[in-house]
Amino acid sequence: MKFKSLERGPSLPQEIVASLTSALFAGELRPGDRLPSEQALATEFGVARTVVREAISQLKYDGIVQSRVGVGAFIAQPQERTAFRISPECFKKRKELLKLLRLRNGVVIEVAADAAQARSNRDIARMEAILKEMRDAIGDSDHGAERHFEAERQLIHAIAKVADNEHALNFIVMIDSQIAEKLRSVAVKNTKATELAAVAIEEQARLVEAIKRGDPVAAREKARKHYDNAAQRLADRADFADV
Amino acid sequence: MKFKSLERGPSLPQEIVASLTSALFAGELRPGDRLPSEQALATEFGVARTVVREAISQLKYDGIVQSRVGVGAFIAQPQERTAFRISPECFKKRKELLKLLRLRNGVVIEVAADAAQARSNRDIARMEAILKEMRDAIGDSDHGAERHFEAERQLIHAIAKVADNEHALNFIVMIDSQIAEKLRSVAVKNTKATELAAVAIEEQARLVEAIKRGDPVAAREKARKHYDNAAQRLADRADFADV
DNA sequence: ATTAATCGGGTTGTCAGACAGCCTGCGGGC
DNA sequence: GCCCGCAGGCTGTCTGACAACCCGATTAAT
Repeated sequence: MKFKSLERGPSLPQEIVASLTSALFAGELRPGDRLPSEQALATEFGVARTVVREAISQLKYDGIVQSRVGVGAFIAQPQERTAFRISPECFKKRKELLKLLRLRNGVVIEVAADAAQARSNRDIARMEAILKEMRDAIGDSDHGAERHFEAERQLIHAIAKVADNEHALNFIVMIDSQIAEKLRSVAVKNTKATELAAVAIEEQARLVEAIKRGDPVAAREKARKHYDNAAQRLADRADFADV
Repeated sequence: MKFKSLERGPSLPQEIVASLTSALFAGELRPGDRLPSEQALATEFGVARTVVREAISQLKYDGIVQSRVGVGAFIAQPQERTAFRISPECFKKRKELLKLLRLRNGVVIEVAADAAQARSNRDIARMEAILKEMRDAIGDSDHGAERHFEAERQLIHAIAKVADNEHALNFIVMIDSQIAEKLRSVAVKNTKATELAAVAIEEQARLVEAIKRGDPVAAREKARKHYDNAAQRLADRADFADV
């Protein structure tokens, strides 16, 4: 077997992980296959065995490989993975990003419904404060768009907190922060168009209102309306092109 | 700082990861804090530095800690995590499991809507075959419940495949296989009640029908109806108690 | 006295070698 | 033909070492 040689980048183990996972993705390594021994990999990559071990330990951590003492390391079945992780390249492609957005939206929508049943007065106050921040941001010609963008993220997080589902919150925070990393510039340009920002705020205000009323069905509907629209608005932008 | 001592369990590095993450969860380690040096951790845990390094490399892999050469390793901010992972303990608690189920359902519901727009004749055939397997399973008094359970999982996976969102598929497969691990026995008992199984099959048949019609709104509605009901049926079981 | 250069200790990242415990596969004895 | 034992290879762990790096303190220069 042959792996992409590595070029002293950020971290040796990380390079090896990348090399192995890409070999896996390319189908060169298939579930059930045995990896070369650590020694063999070490010499092939030109590194010490400790480095290879560190790389393999990460793959084990994700359930991508399983190792047996005295035998070797094996590629696990796909359904045995124990972590959900998105490779940084996914965020570079427009199509992938929109898919991730849909994934996130699905969770956010359900969480909004839960929030409508678990809300307290303090929760509502918090969300209304975020809405106010959005409205204030419109007037701020300098950093208004950035403030709006941040406020939108905070609203999502606030809703997830209200829903009292820490797994959903963790998931949303993780996926959202990574999306935000790549999307900030485009999204900021988007909200710079004041009429779009006003529409978005109005949508979110209705969502908060539904949560306030304790109406999960309406919360779900309003959440879907806003977050799907937001994704659509992003998708429609010509400058949000494939990279 | 004091960490839980470890007792030669499954894997030394894994124990250390568990010890560190539990310290993090308990609030003893907070974002921005510096970890003890690898040497210090090694002596404290009574292991070699390589073992500690392997543990820390896993935490780095998840974005939970970041290390700087010549300085040390630091707990990262929560929003810097790059992996979504559920600790095995979560699946032991009834409440946690239901939350995870809601998380999964949110994704499945959105994915069903996408599937309704992307379906092909072959996809429909596949899903109808799975439905047939469910109906056949009712007659099988020996392994019928197990067959039904597996078929339900396959239907979810099939829908995710149709929707052409590999991230959602990965997510669902991961969370579902872990839920299934803990839930199989209860779910199997559930579907043993034939009238419940018949209801569930009917619900899923309507979902498939909506996908076949290419009606995303209906698909969403039917999906929510079935999967929320399924979660409710599980929650209602008295023997699905806290462990 | 203030600033600049230097030095030393501590830390991570990597390397090399070693050994225990385990497993597989082969060959020899029955 | 079947079973036992052994050798070799593998993973898991340990030990010691060194380079590169960072920080703080001490020292030197202005």
